[in-house]
Amino acid sequence: MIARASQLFLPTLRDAPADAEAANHKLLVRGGFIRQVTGGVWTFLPLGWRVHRKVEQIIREEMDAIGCQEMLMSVLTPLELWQKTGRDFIQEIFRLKDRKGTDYVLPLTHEETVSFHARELQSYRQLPQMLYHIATKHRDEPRPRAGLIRMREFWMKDAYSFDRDEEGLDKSFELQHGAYERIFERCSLNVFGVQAESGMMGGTESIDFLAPAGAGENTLVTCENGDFAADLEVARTMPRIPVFPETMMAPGEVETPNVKTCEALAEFLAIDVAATSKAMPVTTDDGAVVLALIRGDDHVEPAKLDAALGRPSRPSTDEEIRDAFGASGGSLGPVGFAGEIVADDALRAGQFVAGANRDGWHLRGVEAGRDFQPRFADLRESAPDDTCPHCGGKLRFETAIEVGHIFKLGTRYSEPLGARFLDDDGKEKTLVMGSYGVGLARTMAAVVEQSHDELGIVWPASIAPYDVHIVQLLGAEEVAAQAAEKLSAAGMDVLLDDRDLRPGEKFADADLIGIPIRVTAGKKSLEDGAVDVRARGTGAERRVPLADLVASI
RNA sequence: CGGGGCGUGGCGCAGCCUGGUUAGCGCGCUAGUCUGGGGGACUAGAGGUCCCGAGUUCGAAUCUCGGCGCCCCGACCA
Repeated sequence: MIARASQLFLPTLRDAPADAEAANHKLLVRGGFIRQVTGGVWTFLPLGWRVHRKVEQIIREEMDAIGCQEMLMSVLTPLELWQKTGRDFIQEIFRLKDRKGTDYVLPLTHEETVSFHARELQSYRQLPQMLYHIATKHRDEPRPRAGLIRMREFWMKDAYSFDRDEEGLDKSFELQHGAYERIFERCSLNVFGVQAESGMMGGTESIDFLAPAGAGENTLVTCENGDFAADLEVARTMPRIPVFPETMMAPGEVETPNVKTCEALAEFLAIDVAATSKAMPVTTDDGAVVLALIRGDDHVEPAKLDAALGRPSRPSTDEEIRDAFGASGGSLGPVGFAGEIVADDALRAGQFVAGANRDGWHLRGVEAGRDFQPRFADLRESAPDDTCPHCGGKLRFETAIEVGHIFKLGTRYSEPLGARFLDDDGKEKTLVMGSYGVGLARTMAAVVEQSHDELGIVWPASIAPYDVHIVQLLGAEEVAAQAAEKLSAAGMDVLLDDRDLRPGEKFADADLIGIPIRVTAGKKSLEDGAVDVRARGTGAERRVPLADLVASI
């Protein structure tokens, strides 16, 4: 088909809106792909919607290819369904009432609804099943941000698998995993599938698909040798080995006046900061004060700490610390502390300087197992000078966009919603579920983040709004029309810029919009009965006779 | 929710501190002339609840109070 730019609703802008920071935000707005309606809520203009639909179609094809069946579930959902799974208290849910006062939610995902339907699966003979839909989701985000990266209304593909048992779930999960890799590959998006926290979804295992980008909310940690990738929140990397002072037979007190930080402590005692330990008292939701202990040069990763504790926690107040330790922050330590102690794995071996639980004093030569009895866990935040746990290689930290997330849910939803089936042993069992999500707009935004230059977007051919962009210059209207016809007849979608604008403006718009191939028809090429074909990505241009145009592309 | 910034034609901004003609500039838009392979030139135009409300004042874009919205950092987070 041929779209004439003179008739398109394609409002390109010379300047980006002042409030745009992220590349995807600036370029998609400038290029006339999207417009913001209100915070975190966007309209996809014709060009943007074409890209969105191409992403959608790729996802659809890959889902269909693994036997996942498309359907469409409602947006408006009775709150009652969410009360059954206990997710009705989630802050991010949009709620509303109808005229009779009945409560509804606009779902964040569709586990509840799909499980409601899965109650019609009654026999193991009907399993496994995989269902998906591509629809709008809503989240009352506390802070939408960065263009299409965190929206309050967005399209998601969410798929759900139903199996007899864990083994079946593993297979479904692997099928989806493979499909996800093909989806992002086809979108020319560089992604890393990494182990992740399951967050509010519950369940046992999950894989996050992180696309490195200039803007994003996750931090991706990768090894220079390509054998390690993880989300910072769960990354286990190798800390450097400390320089320990002389080993001591028993802890020895040392007066440390006005020393409040590990850095100051190390300097005062003239030792390696990594040979000190840092006490972080936290109070859990049941009111207990727990001592989290990490190395002096480390930071606590809150997600890891909560996972290790098995319950949420917050930093203890000064009063709680006084009561539990008899000392104040800066002199706290594990020796003599009566409560639960969780120590980072980095403290398993070696002797560290720790707070003495006496203001202004520390203990040298404190050894886990001998001087206090901790439970060990991975608590530390991975640091830039850590090394790869597999090969010792250097690590790279970069911001990334979470474009997809797949979960092994187990019976988290099927149980409360009563989605059961009769197995071949005649026993009634609960369906074992998985759920698999991709954000379409996020994928689009991530592609822009990864593929642009100072002039604009560089779309991969698979999701470009059009296949070819013809720039028609004065005096070459006829050739441009012929070129458009030929390309269209060959099955390509053509954007024909027939607007009465200066050449410079048309070229600038073409660069901004980022269609992979640009064909220029103007007086220069006219003399040769030819057009100029240019690749947006490389800038390489060559003159091609009209007759050879289709073949050359 | 905490911290910071901003709100003036479609976009980018000035004016506000120190209240006072028709609220200005660049880009864009309309008409015309020239021009025509990287955002050209000239001429003439159109387009504004100065975020909203209340107050102070003879007089408010400007000062005061209250509210709303947007952006960034953090908290939060399929």
